[in-house]
Amino acid sequence: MDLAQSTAVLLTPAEMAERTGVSIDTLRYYEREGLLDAVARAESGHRRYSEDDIMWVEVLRCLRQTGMTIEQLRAYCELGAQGDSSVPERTRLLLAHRAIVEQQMVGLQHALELIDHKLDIYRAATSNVRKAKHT
Amino acid sequence: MDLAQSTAVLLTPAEMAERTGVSIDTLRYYEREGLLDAVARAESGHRRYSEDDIMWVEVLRCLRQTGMTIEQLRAYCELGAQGDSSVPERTRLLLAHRAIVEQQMVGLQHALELIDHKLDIYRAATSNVRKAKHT
DNA sequence: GCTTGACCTGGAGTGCGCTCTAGGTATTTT
DNA sequence: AAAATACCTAGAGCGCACTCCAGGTCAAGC
Repeated sequence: MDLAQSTAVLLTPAEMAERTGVSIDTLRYYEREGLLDAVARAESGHRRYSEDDIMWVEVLRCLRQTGMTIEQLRAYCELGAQGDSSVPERTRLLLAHRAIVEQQMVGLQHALELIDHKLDIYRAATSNVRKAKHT
Repeated sequence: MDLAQSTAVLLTPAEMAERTGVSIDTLRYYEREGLLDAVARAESGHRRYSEDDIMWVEVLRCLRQTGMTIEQLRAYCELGAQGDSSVPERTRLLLAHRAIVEQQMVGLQHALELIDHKLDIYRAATSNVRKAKHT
């Protein structure tokens, strides 16, 4: 089992970017900003991303895409670095963000309704044109 | 009835901002960028927004909030200015954007799932702590 | 041994969507 | 009549999240 661990997959920056959909530059940027623990290096000094890194970057990507700022993400990471004692606080943060995401869903619902309403109007306009053509 | 029209509500910039949730500066910016037809003016030269302006700004706001860029919005407005002949094209645009919004909803769903998954992990961690305390 | 290609660093640059500033005018309040 | 308030214009500035650049290292292939 430990043997299996020692052969764990490690991704090069290019592979990591491909895998997570986050660009190499952005990965480095996240690391610099403290959103990502110092990534392991090959002897060459090149980064080697672990399975854990992959999973964490997926979390980052998800939170970013739902509007969490780099600043907030950093705060969240710092809490993580403090260990389990910060779990309640991290829970609060995540719950707060969860509420925001739900609001976003409501917003999208409204947007869809408005778009569909507009589309209906266009359909009506088109059928008027059709009618006009036949008169 | 025409009488009723002549007494139609016209909003000052401040009222318009309040009503639509779009700042005065942004309203002017949209007008400059051609997203909003030249707004009516009082004798003083101050803007007076009509009911139609309100409705249109609500559309703009909705499309912006769902990620349509100013550039795309401008294209959409230009089509609108060309009259009914552009309805098919506007329909295409809106349908394309509708698909994007639906993708966003899927993305938000995934985000919610991931957040909930994390929250579950935190709950587990908390109960472990609780357990540990009692040993 | 030389080129190629992937990667390294620190720091500068970019694009977007606003947002603010300066200097001015018109109406209302004191 | 002075001051306050709301607005005007043109144009500059800003914050965010990247993204790119210059100059360099390293390992592998020809």
